[in-house]
Amino acid sequence: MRKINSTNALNEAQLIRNCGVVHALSIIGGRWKPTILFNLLYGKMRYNELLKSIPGVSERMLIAQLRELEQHGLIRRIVYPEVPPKVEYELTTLGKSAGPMLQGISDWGNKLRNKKTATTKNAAGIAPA
Amino acid sequence: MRKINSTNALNEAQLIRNCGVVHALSIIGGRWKPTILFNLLYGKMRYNELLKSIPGVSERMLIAQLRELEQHGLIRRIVYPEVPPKVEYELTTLGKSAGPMLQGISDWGNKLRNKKTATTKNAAGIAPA
DNA sequence: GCGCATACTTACTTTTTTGTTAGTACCTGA
DNA sequence: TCAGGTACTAACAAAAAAGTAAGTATGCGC
Repeated sequence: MRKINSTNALNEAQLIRNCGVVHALSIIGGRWKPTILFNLLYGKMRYNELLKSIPGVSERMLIAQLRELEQHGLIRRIVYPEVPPKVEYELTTLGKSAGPMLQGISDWGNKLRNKKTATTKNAAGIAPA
Repeated sequence: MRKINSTNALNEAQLIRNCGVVHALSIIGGRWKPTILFNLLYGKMRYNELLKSIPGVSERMLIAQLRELEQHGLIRRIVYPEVPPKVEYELTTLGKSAGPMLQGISDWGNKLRNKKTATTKNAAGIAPA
C-alpha cells in the first residue's frame, strides 16, 4: 500500500507535478497497461478475452490495471446484467487519445530492438535467433 | 537485485520482446530517467550539475540511472583526467533520437493535467491553486 | 599532513510492485 | 443439489525499485 509521506511517494508526486513524461507514465506505464491499451485500441473486449490474449497476466494484475485505467478515465467498464456475468471494457476518448503516443513509443522501442539485432549479426549477416 | 528466473523477470522479458512500448519504457522509464534526458537535451552536463538541477535525486539514484542510460547507449560519459575529477554526460545519437518521443509523451501528460485542472474549476471558473 | 572538491561506492533499510493461491457470488441446466 | 461459467476479491509472499548514510580516491594549496 502507498505511504503518502515516504520520500519515495513525495518524490514521485513532485515529479508528476513537474514532468509531463513522469505524469504520463504514471498513467500508461507499468507492466501490463500498454498491452491492455493496445488490445483495446481495436475495440471492446470482455474481461476473459483480455485475460486470454495477454499471456502471463494473473487475474489480480489484470483487474488491478483495469481499475487504474478506469480511474484515470482511459477506459470504460460496461456491465451487462446477465448470468453468467458479462463485462466489457472499451477505450474512452481520452484512452483513444493515447493511441498515437503509444504508437510513437512503440515505434521507437521496435526500431531500437531491430537496430540491436542488426548490430549483433554474425559474419554471415544472419541475425541470431 | 534481479532474479533472472522469477516469474516477474520472465514476464518482463517476454513483454520486452513482444511489446515495443514495454521495451522503450524499460529504457527511458523509471523515476528519474526522463528528467535526466530532458536536462541533457540542451547539451552536456557535469555530474554535479545534474545532481543540482534535479531536485530530490540522491547520488546513488543519479549514478544508477546514468549507468543504465549509458549501458543502453543513450548517453556518453566523458571523463577529463583532472583533479578534482570532471565528468560530463551527453546524449548520443540514439539518445537524441528519443527526444521527439519524449516530447510526445510529455505533451500528452501535460494536456491531461491541464484538462483535469480545468474540470476542477469552481463556480467562478477559477482553477484551484 | 590536512582539509577541500569532485565523482563516485558500499552496505543496508524501506517502500512499492508483482505474483500465488484460494476463495466469493450469481443463475442455469442436468 | 451440484457442477459450470464469468468476473471478480482477499490474504499473503516474493521480488524489484528507491532511499539513507557513510565511506573512497586523487592531487592541490595552505
